[in-house]
This record gives sequence, C-alpha cells and structure tokens, in this order.
Amino acid sequence: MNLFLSKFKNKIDVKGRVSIPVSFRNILLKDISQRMFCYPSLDAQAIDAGGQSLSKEIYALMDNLDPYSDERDYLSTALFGLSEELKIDNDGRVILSDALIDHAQIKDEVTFVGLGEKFQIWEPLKFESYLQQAQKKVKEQRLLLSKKNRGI
Amino acid sequence: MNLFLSKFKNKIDVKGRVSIPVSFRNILLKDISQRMFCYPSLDAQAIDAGGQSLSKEIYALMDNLDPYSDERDYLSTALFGLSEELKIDNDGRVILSDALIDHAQIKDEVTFVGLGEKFQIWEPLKFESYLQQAQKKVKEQRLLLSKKNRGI
DNA sequence: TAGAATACCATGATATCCCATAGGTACCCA
DNA sequence: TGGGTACCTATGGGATATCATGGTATTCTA
Repeated sequence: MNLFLSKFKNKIDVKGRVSIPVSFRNILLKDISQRMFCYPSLDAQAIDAGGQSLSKEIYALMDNLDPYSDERDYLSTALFGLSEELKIDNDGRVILSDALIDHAQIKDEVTFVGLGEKFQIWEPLKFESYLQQAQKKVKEQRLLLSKKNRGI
Repeated sequence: MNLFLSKFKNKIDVKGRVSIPVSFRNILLKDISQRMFCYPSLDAQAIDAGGQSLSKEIYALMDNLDPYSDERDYLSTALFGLSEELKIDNDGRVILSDALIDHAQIKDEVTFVGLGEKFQIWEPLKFESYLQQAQKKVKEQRLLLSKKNRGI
C-alpha cells in the first residue's frame, strides 16, 4: 500500500503552477488518470487531495444515500460541486483553481502534508500554527491518559 | 468513471447561447447524441441536466411505478413533460428554453454545478446561497459521516 | 420575405506543451 | 575518502493549443 507521508513546501509560479512532490506524484500517477482529485477541506483552511481512490470513496459515500433525499442533494452539492480533478502536466505540476486558493488563503507558496491515504495543501504559515495547536492537544491528551493509567 | 465535478460560471449571450464547460461537454459528447438532456429541478430553483444516462435513469425510475397511479402521472408530467433535449452546437453551446430560464430565474449568467452523475444549472447568486445552506447541513452531519467514513 | 435558428469564423485570455537550468543527491572510481 | 559525474527535482520561460465568447453569414421556416 502506498501512503502519502511527510511534508513539503513548494512555490507557486507566476502562471499559478505548483510542483507536486515526487513521492506524492508517483502515487497519483499510478492511477493513470493523470489527475489530482481535490476539494476544500470541510473543517480546515486547507485543500484535501488524493488520487482516484479518494474520489471513489466519496462516490461510494454518496451511493449509500437515498437518491431523492435532501440529504443527498446537499452532500453532492457540497462535495461534487466543490471538488475538482486537476490535470497533472508533464512536469508533475498542477494549477489550483481560484476557489481552492481562496478557501485555503494561499499566496505564492504551499505546504503539502501527507495524511496516509490522502494529503492536504496548506498555506505554510497556517499549517505551522495548526501543527502547533495539534501538538499541544496531543500532549494534553497524553497527560490525561497517563493520569488515567495511574488510576487517578 | 466520468463524473460531473466542480462548478463554472458562464455567460449567456444576446442570442441566448451558453457554453457548456468543457469537462461537462466531453462527458455529454461521449453519448454521441450531441444533446444535453434537462428538466426543471423538482425541488430547487435550478435546471437538472445530464447525458443519455440521466434520461435512461429517469425512464427506469418511471418504469418502477404503477402504470395507472397518480404518482406516475404526476412524475411523468413533472419530468418528461417538462424535460428537453437541447442540441449542442459546434462550439459546445446550448440555448436554454424560456421555460427553463423561467423556472431557474436565470438572467445573463449561469453557474454549472457538477453533482456526480448529473449536473445543475443555477442563477449564480441563488446557487451561492443554496451552497451555503448545503455546507451548513453537511457540517452538521459531518460527525456522523466521519465515524463511518474515515474523515471525509 | 422577415425573423429566427443554425453554421461558420474571429479573438483574447488562459491552459498546456516543450525545453532549459540550477541546485541538490546519489553514485562511482581512483 | 574525496572529488567528479550523471541524474533527478523544482522551477522558469517561450511557443502552441484550447476555451469562452462575440460576431457574421447562411439556412430554415412561417
């Protein structure tokens, strides 16, 4: 199984192109689709991205819902309507849409962050502060856990 | 699997022509029919549209209903009675009928929204407000979903 | 024959392709 | 071990193709 791991910071050039880190790119290109599936993250100021497996997952999620329910309409609008399949060019770059850039508040640099079966694209500073917060929470939880384990 | 994804805002010219976004157009043209099947959306102020697969789907839906039921009469009127097959011209444009334009309250611009196996055509501002509503609902249900689906 | 529908052509903006290069890394061999 | 070389990746830029859109010409039809 191929996982998206580690993080990389890349530039966006004047034409709006960003190189996808090789390790990520190689996983994406196994799909043969030459596409990067992505959508604005539901709860973070970031872009969620992945290969066909990710889009299939979302498609499967939709399939479970009643075809003529409001629930399905809302979900398909929010997911399909906002997601995109960006073409990966011969040099392994993509052009992020204005909508995605806007959502993630990206300027001229992005951080790619591996999350296992998918990855995220962040504005570098925003990611750093998010990371710090996350680490803080983890420590708090550990403390909590260790107290429990000691029977307090 | 070819899905209608993302959203696009296009203009309607003085002759009433609108360009179908390429990615959508390419899916439609695979049907060879050179037509876009569409009808006023049942519950939204929008136009539902797609290729032959969509019209077949609706046909199948109708087939499942009791031939002499009110339900069938109602649905066949609402869907087939009001549905149209618009011709796609050589430049990839269609002309929306007055009835469709009226239903969706469209003026001189429309937003195409991909919904997976079909797409919708909206008056841009109306879509934005619907989208906000959809996102709100999806977030409310997010917890429920993420438990089942690894955090999409 | 007038008006509408359709086919055909033109253009600016943008995406895509193709090639070039700098900086880094791995590899090789003395 | 050290230095050189070949390769790879991220990045830049010019040339070309594509797309949305506007306009003109031609056909259809009422």
